Amino acid sequence: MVKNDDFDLRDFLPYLLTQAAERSSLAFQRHYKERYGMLRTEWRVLLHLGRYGAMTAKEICRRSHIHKTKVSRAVAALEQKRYLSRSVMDADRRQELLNLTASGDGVFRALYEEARRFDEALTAQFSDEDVAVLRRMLARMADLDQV
Amino acid sequence: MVKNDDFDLRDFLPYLLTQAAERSSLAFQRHYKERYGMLRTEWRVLLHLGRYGAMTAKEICRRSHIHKTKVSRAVAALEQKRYLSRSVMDADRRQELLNLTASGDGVFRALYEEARRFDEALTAQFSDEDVAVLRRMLARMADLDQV
DNA sequence: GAATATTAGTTGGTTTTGTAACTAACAAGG
DNA sequence: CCTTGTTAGTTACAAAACCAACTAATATTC
Repeated sequence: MVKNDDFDLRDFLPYLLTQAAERSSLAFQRHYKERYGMLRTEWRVLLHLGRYGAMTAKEICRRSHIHKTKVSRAVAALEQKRYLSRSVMDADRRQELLNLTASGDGVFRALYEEARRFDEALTAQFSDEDVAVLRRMLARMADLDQV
Repeated sequence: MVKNDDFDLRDFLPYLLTQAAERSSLAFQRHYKERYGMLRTEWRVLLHLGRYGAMTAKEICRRSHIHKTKVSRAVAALEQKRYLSRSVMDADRRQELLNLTASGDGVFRALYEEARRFDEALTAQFSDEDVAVLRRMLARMADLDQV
């Protein structure tokens, strides 16, 4: 049993991040899992399409850091649920432009609103300044700046 | 495509947390995966035993929020690597006290040191105050206070 | 003190993920 | 054009996670 004064493994960032991420993601899962039959990756793909508009699978990978096989499967699942449609691009027929259907967009809008409320509830216990610091640091660590 | 002024899904906390957690955990993985042939759950179990001393699987579950089946399998794997040993407890023979072996403790100490350095590198880009805020908030969200 | 409920930990079957190999379309150089 | 290389996306197989049912020990209740 190690006892180092200035570093406690309970403060180890990957550990703290994992626990906080798992906890919050599991809590939010109830909004999309049963009601819409979606898995986490599907929700994340829907989120990108809903928020940032039609794009290719490749572009979703680049923005979300989700591996292309997971995106491929999520897209297939969302297509089967009729939440999105694909159209092969003329300029490059390897690429498919992914578009939410009206139904998919409706789901996105509902979840978007719930996400907003969820986030609000999660941050309510902290000061606005601290929340701003948190988001900025997480974004930096997640390397989202490049999007 | 929704355009709400005061809430961007890129700032959605479960999303940011997941990305930051995945990124940092994957980066740290290289320290234990190949060199010691451990999976993430095994490293996390080793971490708890090394840092907080002998305890039961149940106690590891409670502290880490890892499901008991994952802990059970990680314990079996660590035992096979001779990193820990079990001893049935007299008071309640359902429970087993898990103890790191000398070898397991050696691995823990090495990884502990690397974790310290990894954390240092990860936080180097931020101010001490901001890092303190980050850790405090993550701990709160991870609900680690109860440990 | 026998029946019932609860708890620690394990196991089995299914789902999900990860990895690598694959197909089909494009690009560039000769 | 026709090899060689690259890229978008899919698929197959293996590894890992999830969930529910299980075993064995202990607690409770009548």
